[in-house]
Amino acid sequence: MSKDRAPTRIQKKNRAAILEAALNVFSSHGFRGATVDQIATEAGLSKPNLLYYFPTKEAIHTALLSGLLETWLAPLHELDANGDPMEEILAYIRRKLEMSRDLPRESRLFANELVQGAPRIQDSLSSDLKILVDEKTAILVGWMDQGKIAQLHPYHLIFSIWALTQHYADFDVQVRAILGDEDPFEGAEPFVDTLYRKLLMP
Amino acid sequence: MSKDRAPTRIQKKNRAAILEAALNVFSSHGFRGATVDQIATEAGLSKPNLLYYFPTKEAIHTALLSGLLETWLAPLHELDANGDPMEEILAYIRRKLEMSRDLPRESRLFANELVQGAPRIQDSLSSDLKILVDEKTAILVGWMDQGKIAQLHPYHLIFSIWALTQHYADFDVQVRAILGDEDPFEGAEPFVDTLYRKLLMP
DNA sequence: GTCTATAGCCTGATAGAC
DNA sequence: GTCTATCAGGCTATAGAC
Repeated sequence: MSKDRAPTRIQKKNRAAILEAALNVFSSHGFRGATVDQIATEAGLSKPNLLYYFPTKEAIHTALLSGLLETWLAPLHELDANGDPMEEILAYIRRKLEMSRDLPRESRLFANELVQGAPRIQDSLSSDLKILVDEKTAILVGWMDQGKIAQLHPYHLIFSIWALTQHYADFDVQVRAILGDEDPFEGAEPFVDTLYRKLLMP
Repeated sequence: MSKDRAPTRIQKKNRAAILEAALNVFSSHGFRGATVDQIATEAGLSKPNLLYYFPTKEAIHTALLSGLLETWLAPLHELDANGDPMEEILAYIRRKLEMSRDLPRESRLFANELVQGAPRIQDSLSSDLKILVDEKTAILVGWMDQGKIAQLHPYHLIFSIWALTQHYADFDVQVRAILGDEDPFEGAEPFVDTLYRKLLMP
């Protein structure tokens, strides 16, 4: 019977290298388009050696997604019912936009999965995500009822924030084809700020 | 030497069936994730027979994308410099939202391609799309200078419209996981209408 | 024009030496 | 723990009968 030992330094390093490589490959080709060989090469390992750390291709994908889900939902988690309504929402939007700028591969990983029908994370959507969104939209509706922000459909308000902020990471190529040399986020930040100030003003 | 004859009825029907099947498969698995076998089966043909109509998998993909690009850009083409500014923009947004509702597979086909770095349509982006967008943003800037609509970054205004409307097709699974039984477009239409009225009001 | 058969390659995953 | 060698199966594409 094998004991579950604490991972050695080398194991930690290799696992991290695999997940880093997998993020690159899965985010730019999707699950079916990604190959184990490509991930192994990018991680600096042989294919069998990679499969010593993760038994299957799906196991790598699952580990990657579940490890990132928390990070991905953190900005919404921070939305505070006791803060100033307008500033809380604008700060949330700013955090989402920063994630698009700083973690575009993570955004595209989720985008790939969602566009293709989310076969591997549908459960997380209807449980974890749904619960979090319901908790936070309740706060939004409270602020609307108190007249602190404009009356809007709370779910569509959330969708609009996701759509607008993630667009810059997910469709980066298109954005850059239009903008040319201009930095996308330099213009995006004041634009979305203005947009939501006008939209949310009661 | 073979003559280029007009396609027979059966050839027309098969080509159409292949492109219809390819739309289903490419839009839900991406280029690399799609297989010729799957497309052939869905089109009711054998694999070699499919490859008689299109020489390669890439040829199917190219034919599909270039055939749809016109449809995809039509709503923006219709934006009329001589119309009422606010109504023209709102009508454009409505057309884009209708396309998300009525042609979600087409939206996801482009989304898949863009998320994965647009290796097969990058040229169209920097030529056709860029030219069209520049032509139409010139109209928007004209309206801004005349004080007919609010002063905004014209490119980011366009991005916001794309992001908001296409979100409902591309991330359909996520939207439905949150909304439950509620029809996405019933709430989306008044929401985006309100949003852009507030945003564009001078 | 459409089929069966198959070439030739790449895939995910495994066996076994070290 | 890491390697070489290799499996079975799926992949794109082609050859050749009908």
